[in-house]
Amino acid sequence: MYGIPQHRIGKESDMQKILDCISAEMQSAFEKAGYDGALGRVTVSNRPDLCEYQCNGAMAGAKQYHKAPLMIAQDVAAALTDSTIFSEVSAVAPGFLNLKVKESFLADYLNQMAAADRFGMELEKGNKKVVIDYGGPNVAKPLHVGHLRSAIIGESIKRILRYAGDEVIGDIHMGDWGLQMGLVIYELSLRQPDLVYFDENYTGEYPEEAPFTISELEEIYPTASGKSKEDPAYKEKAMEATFKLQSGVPGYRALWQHMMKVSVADLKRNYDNLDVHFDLWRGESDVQDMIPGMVQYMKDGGFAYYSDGALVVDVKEETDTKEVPPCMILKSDGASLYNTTDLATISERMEEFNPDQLVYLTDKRQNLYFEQVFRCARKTKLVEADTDLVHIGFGTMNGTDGKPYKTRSGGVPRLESLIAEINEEMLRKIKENAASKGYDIDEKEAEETAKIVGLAAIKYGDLSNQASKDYIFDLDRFTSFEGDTGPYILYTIVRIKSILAKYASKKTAGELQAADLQSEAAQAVLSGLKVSEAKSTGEKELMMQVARFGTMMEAAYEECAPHRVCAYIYDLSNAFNGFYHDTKILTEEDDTKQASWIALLKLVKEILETCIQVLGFEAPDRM
RNA sequence: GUGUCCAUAGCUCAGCUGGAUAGAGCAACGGCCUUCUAAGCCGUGGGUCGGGGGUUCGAAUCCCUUUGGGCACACCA
Repeated sequence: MYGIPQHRIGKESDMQKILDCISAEMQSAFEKAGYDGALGRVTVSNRPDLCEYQCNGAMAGAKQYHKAPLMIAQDVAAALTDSTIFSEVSAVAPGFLNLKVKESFLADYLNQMAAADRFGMELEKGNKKVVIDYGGPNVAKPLHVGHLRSAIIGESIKRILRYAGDEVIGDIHMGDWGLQMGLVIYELSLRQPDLVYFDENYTGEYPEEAPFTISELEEIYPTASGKSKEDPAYKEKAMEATFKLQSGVPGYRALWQHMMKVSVADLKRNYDNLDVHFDLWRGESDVQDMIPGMVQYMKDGGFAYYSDGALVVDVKEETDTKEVPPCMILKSDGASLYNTTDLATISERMEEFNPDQLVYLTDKRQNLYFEQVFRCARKTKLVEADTDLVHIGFGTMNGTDGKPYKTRSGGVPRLESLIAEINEEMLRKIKENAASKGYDIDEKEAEETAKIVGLAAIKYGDLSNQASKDYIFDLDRFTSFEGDTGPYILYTIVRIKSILAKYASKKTAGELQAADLQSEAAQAVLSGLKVSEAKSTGEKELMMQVARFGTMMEAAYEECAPHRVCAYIYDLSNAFNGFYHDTKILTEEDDTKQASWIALLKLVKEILETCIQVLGFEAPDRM
């Protein structure tokens, strides 16, 4: 679904990550020389001027064998003289093993990658069932920039898990219950008291059509919220409306249904624009019926007790070095709260999906809160030990002044206006660029491209930072798209597409555009070509970056770290652009050489596209 | 007060889990477009990795300490 393949569990790939291939070779050399094979772990070189890969095991083993590290390194190097993988092995002081791989090995590896499912990424790690909870918008309130990170990061993590083979269920988990709904209903009763929903004696069918539009709804809520803060009597009334809604008064329930319908339609439109999609559109309201039973269970089980009138569960642990307040289940007025709903939701998810992992994405300020809830869920046996509970807390999105992002007038910026602003700037740049190069670009295509590039700019700008850190949202920087940006990545892909299309055109004597690359005619030309040995350092560097894909994706998966994918495609793009610059591919007269380059480019393109897919954006055909 | 996260170039950020000379981008400066898209490529300058101590053959990375900051600490979500 959503273009991300759900890979079958248990389908094994027989390919190893390149570092594992190399390490295996190194390990057997260590053993052959009489040392512990575990020392033979190989990493990518941090001194590309000296070598391509390196092994530091000789230094680590020096103490164990009471031997100078350099001597160990020399012993190991001697055992590698007839290696089929290494073209160069040198032992240098104080005990580094500097390695270069054979061009033939690299070429073989890339050809295997190209033929393998998911470029040979190992599968056995990903076979979990995961429920991921991200989004968290409130009904009747417009999305604002605060929702952006949750949506972007959550979507990407969901896609990374899926790519690795996990079965992932994404839930938007809306705030659709509680005082906010009562506020809107009460305000509406003041404005339109004659609506049938407020007639307690009404017994007929309620109208199909909602008595408000989304923009009216979005205006009503802040008004009502403002009034309730200033006027205790107003708040009292709103709480009464909330209570009536929760006790199932028909007119109120009908109004709530209207709000949901209108709001969800609008949310869906907004999230679609971000290319963010949820499998479940559930919310707090969905588990309200479960709460009484759960509360009773917690009381009966001896977990919950009353403290200052509120029902709580102690979640302190012996090993704590900090104070962990109890987890509150019911307020002293007997009402449920966020905790109650979240625990009931956990319970529901366990019953319905029995997942191996529950992942929550929220602002990191909720760290302690989730620790309490998780502990409570475990203590009360809502969740057994074989299910992981994970909270991923992300940092705040700040403005260029380092303070939480605000509009120029000081308000909370709406997501829609932010996106519109970026798209506008992109459109301007695209037209400017097309004009300067003499391209014909029609208005509609330009607008489409602007949307695609704009979204990539926003998403890459966000995801390239570590999620847990606060980050500065600098609109000027993101739209300038020079250097390490989403548009740079897209530009690289566009370049490759263009070359592939021209190559295919020449071979078929046709007129193929980048948009036609998936066509049978193009595929017939482009498929089945083999990568051959690198003839230049630039080409080899590019090939080594390609080979790194599996190692990178596995790390991104294990750490739920989209920024690793960003860092990788930036490196890969740099390597490609370097190669591109000093290799004239289309004018190359040696057909074999040219075909090999085309095969390499195709692989680079597929990997880049896979990566941006996982990040949650796509590339246009031209820009 | 307790806890927690953070501090790396003027600015924004990486740093592959302890390795060699700490890297990118922006900004500044200098080159490269009749040739596959110059949104690109190549080069120059810029650092006490907040301070101090320790562990280690080896520390931005691990431990302690100190300074400065962010955030959280039960009836909001």
